[in-house]
Amino acid sequence: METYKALNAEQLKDFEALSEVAKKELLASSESIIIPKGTLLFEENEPLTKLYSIEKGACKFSKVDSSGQEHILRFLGAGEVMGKRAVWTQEGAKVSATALTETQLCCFDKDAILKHLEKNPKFCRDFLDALVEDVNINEHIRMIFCIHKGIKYRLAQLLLYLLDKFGADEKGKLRVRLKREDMAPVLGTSQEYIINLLKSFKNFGLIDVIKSEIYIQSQAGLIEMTR
Amino acid sequence: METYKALNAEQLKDFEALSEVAKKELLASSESIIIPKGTLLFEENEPLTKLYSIEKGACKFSKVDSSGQEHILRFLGAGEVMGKRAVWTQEGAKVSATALTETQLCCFDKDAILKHLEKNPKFCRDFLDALVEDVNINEHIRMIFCIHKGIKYRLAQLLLYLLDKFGADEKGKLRVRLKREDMAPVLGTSQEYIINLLKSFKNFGLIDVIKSEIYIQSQAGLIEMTR
DNA sequence: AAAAAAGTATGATTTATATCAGGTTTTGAG
DNA sequence: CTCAAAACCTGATATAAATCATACTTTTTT
Repeated sequence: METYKALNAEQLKDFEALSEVAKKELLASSESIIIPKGTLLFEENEPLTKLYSIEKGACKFSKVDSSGQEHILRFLGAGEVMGKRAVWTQEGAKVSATALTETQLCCFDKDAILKHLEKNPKFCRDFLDALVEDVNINEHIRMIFCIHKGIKYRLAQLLLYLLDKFGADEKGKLRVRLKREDMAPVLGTSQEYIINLLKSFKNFGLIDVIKSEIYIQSQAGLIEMTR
Repeated sequence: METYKALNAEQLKDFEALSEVAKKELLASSESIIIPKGTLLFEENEPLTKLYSIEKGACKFSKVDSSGQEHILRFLGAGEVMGKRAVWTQEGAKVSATALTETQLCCFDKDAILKHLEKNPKFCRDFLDALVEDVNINEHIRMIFCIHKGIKYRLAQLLLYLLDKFGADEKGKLRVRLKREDMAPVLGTSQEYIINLLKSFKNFGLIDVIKSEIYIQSQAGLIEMTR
C-alpha cells in the first residue's frame, strides 16, 4: 500500500461547512492511501479506527444476508466519506466497503475525529448534515432500484446512475466497469438475465457492448425506459 | 383534533440520553394530539414547524415517484420521532407521513428543538444517534423487503415485521390492520397476488383470515419461509 | 505462447408474477 | 336497518423472469 500526505481539503465534500482551521488540523493528522480494485476496505461488524474519504475512484457498500446473498446498498465516489456511523457509535461497521476501481482514500484517525466532534460544534453540525444526506441517499436508491418496476427499468436506472455518478469517456464508455456478476445483486436478478437484457438494449440502439465494456449510445432512450 | 398535555417523557425513545431537565423543558412546550386513521400528517416537500413523537399508534413514511407509484419506506410505532430531517435542515419534508391507525402524537415546536440543539450538546448527540439509527433501519428494511427474493418470502417478512413491531392480540390477530392495497406497495406487487398468496399461506396453516383480518397461526412457519 | 481461470454469452425450459374481468363480502353513512 | 361504496376475493390467461446446460471470449498465470 502506497501512502503519502493528502494535498488539499477539497475532497471533504461531506464536510463542507468545516472551518478552514479545523480542516487543516484534521488533514495534518491524515494520510492518503491507494488501494487496488476489489480490495475489501472494511467488513460488516469490523470495528473501525479510521474514517475514509474518497479522493479518487469508486467503492460500494454491501451487506450479506443470512442466506449468503449479497445486497449492494449504494455506490460511493469522490468526496464521499465512509465509516461515519462506526466512528460515531464506536461499534462495528454496519456494512462492508469494497473498492470497485483503484481508489485513493484520505484516512482520518477515529480519535482525532471524535475529539473534533466534541469540541467543535460546527464539525458536529457537518456530521449531522452528512448523516441526513445518507438517509436521503438511501431513500433515493430505494426509489430508483425499486421493487415495483421490472428489471429492464432497473437496468436502465443503473446505467444512468453509473453514467451520472462516475461518468463516461468521449466514446460513451462507462468509467466504472461492473462485472455482470456485480450488476446482478444491485438489480436483484441473475447474471444471465442481465446479459440478455443488455443484448436487447443493444438491439434497440440504447447501448453498445464491446469486449464486455458498456458504451452509452442513447441517454435519452434510457431515460425513456425509466418512465 | 382533540389536544391535551403530554403526560410523561418516556415516549422519547429516540432521544434516550436526553437529560431529565431538558426533557421536562421540551415537554412543557409540547402538546399532544390524536389524529384518526388515514390522516396525512405531512406531505413530501411540505415545510414542517413541528417534530412529532408517536405516543400510541402506527404511521408510515412514503414517497410517490414520477409515475405516481407509492413507495412505502418504513412503518413507525410508539417512541419513534418524525420530522427530524426537516427540522434540522429547515427544508421541506423528504417523505409523506400517514397514520395507519388512530395515532396519538406529541408535537414539539421546531424552534424550541433548534434552540435546544444549539445550546445542548447532549441533545445534539441524541439527535445524531437517532439519525444513525434511521440509516440502520433503512438498510434493515431494504434487506427484509429485498428485491432478491420472491414475493412469498417478502410477504412472510412483512407479516413477521408487523407482528414484531405492533404485536397481536391473544388470538394472534395483528394489531395493525393494513389494507391489501397498502400491503402491495410494500412488497412491490399487486393486491390480487397478495390475496392469492395469503390464501396459500392460509392453506399451509401459517395464518388465518377472518373478515379480512389476519391471524398469525404459526410464527415458526413464517420464519421458515424467510430462509 | 499455451493453459487455466474467470468472465461473458445463448437460448430453451420452467416457474413466478402480473393482469384482467369478473364476483363476493364488509363497512359505513343515512 | 338498508343500501351503496369500498374493500376483498377468485381463477384463468399472459408475461416476465429464473434457471439450466452449454459454449464462447477474454484475462491471467505459468
